[in-house]
Amino acid sequence: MNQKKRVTQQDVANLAGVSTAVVSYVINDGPRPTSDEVRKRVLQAIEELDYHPNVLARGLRAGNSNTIAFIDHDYHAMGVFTSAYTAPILTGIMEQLKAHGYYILVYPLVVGEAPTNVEMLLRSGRVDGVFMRLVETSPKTDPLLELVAETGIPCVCIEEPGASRFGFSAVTYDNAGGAFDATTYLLEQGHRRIAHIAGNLRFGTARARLEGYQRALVNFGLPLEDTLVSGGDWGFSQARASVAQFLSLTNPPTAIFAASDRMAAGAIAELLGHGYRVPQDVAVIGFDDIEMAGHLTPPLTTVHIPLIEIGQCAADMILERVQAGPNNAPRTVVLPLELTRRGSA
Amino acid sequence: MNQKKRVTQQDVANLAGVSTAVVSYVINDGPRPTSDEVRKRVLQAIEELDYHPNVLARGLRAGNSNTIAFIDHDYHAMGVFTSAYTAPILTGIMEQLKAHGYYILVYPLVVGEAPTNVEMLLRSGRVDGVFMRLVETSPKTDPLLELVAETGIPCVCIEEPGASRFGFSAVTYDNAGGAFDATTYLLEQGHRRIAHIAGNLRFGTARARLEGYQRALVNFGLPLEDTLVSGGDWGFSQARASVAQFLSLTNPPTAIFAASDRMAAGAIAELLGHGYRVPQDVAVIGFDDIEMAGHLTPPLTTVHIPLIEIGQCAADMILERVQAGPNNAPRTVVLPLELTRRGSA
DNA sequence: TATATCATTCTAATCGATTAGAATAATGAG
DNA sequence: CTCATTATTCTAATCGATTAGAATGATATA
Repeated sequence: MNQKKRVTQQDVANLAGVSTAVVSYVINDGPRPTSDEVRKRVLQAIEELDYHPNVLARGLRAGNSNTIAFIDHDYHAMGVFTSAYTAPILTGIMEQLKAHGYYILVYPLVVGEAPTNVEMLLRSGRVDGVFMRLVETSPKTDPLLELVAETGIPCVCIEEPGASRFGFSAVTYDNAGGAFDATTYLLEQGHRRIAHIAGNLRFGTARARLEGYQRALVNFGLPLEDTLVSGGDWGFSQARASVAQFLSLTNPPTAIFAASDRMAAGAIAELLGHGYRVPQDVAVIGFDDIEMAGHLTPPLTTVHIPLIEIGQCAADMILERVQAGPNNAPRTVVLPLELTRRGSA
Repeated sequence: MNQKKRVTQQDVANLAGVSTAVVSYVINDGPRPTSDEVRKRVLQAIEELDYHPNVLARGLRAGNSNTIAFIDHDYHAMGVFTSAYTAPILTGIMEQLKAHGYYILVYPLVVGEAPTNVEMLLRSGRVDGVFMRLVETSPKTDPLLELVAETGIPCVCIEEPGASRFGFSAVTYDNAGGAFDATTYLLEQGHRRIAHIAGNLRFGTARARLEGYQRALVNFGLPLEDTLVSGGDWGFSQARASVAQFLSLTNPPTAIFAASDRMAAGAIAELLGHGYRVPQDVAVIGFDDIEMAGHLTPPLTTVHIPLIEIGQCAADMILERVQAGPNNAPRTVVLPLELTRRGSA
């Protein structure tokens, strides 16, 4: 009822006294020229009627939709907390895409999502490209990537460098390097017994952070001790348990590097609970630089992840792929990470 | 190159030896019947060719897109932290919409976003409906809502009950009630001097929480004291400053109700810094129940906001509107809030 | 058996924009 | 002033699916 009838190109053409072809030429500034006088009439008619082209019709003809899908890993499976990372990434993506007239369709996967759902999305002509943010390495992710490869839709993987084996572009960040720097920072501060609370090792990020930690120790000529590595879960409670375990050692660590801020917060809570002071008795470094990091007591020293930049970078790369000439090969970008120094180490 | 040619309905029709009309009838199970024998042939051809209908063509013809826009307030203007609320809401929305074959297009507003951008989105035929999550009450939001009303596109406002004056449906939650309950809980525990750290009063949520706090005091026969209300910003630091101010009073409060968990965290940090114990010396209650709330020291007692349910509810309501018969009037749902009791009060 | 009735299927218009090819107007050359 | 050339504009096909209306085949009725 409130629905005013759609204004079509034909309406504009009628009002301006020209054919729809000319209206199209004016709107798209080509592919044929138009006389100044006619262009003015057309623009005026567009203004007057408040005409906006129908993107379905345009897309049907052109074979594109100016829409990119953002397929995101299952929130429920890993706890909604991971979704906090999604928003800044999306913000970064949109900042870039808006300027190019592209929109973004979010598609969060759910537990046991049928691949045919994703296939329908990809083959329906609804999207021109896709961001894949799978994060977790599991038997379930490969079929999805394979599916994307089969459809031939341009794809940029976010936070998953391994996907480059499907010929996709990828943007990720240097987890191992960040962990190396954090651990090295502790070493430089004089710490020699440094523990690590690892994330869930099914995640590439968790494995890389563990590896960076180990590399830093080896690089410094220190031995790796199994008893100083715990975790295996991203959980706050798990982190507390790990710390309790560390403290029960005959020779407990003087510093702890946690694979996430959440676990670092758990570590601090546990340390304080046992009467230890942070950083005087035990130093703590986290990973992620979440909103809350600067507000913990003490403020958390942590490895900052530039989520917005990741989004911007991914957006640039999908545009490359979507508008790709054959000269435009897929590429992988690994963003460097920097340690944010606060009070906990 | 990898781009296999699109399979069209015509291809299916050819392989099955029927016209495209029949293929359509089979796919949509109507509006005309088909013989079992033909249906089987068609389904087989679809399977064999891995055919998926082009939604642009379908949508052009049908005048719809099966896509809903999610227009979200400016993350930058209020700090990315608010975006953490967006993800659970989206999750809830998608849970409901997926089953109905709808997709969601996210459109985060940016500072100074031109309304014409939004108009283009709404009038381009790209979306059948829209969720508006503006949150902040400002002179900038009204033109947006007016625009939506003009286009006649079905709209559901999230967290903004005032929008019902445009004839939109809305889903929100009982901020005042939650604040009332939280404050009353403190009163029942014997507290008589209860301070409030308010949020930014440009936000309806902040105003409602302040009001609920006041109503609880009045309801209990206590006077309202200006010196016991501070804040005016959602910030962590601001909260610390407010607490410092409270503590300098000749008769400081024994309990603090903060309008957000973030501010509650700030309050606790400041209290601990001054040597007060929580909750023994001063009790603290927050609002939101963010991920970190249960992990603070002490775990935060706070008013839980059911974000996923909000999303689900909003999705149900947009479907009502989009598929609305005239019998289907817009409505407003106000979800009740419950206090989550942990250790801080 | 001839005809009315119902079930299926086919033909072709339609949604709204883009764009080759044809047609026309405007300009320049001789 | 006529013809070639260029600049504009118009006509109509096209993208792929949906769906009324026409056509066909099957079944029932008299």
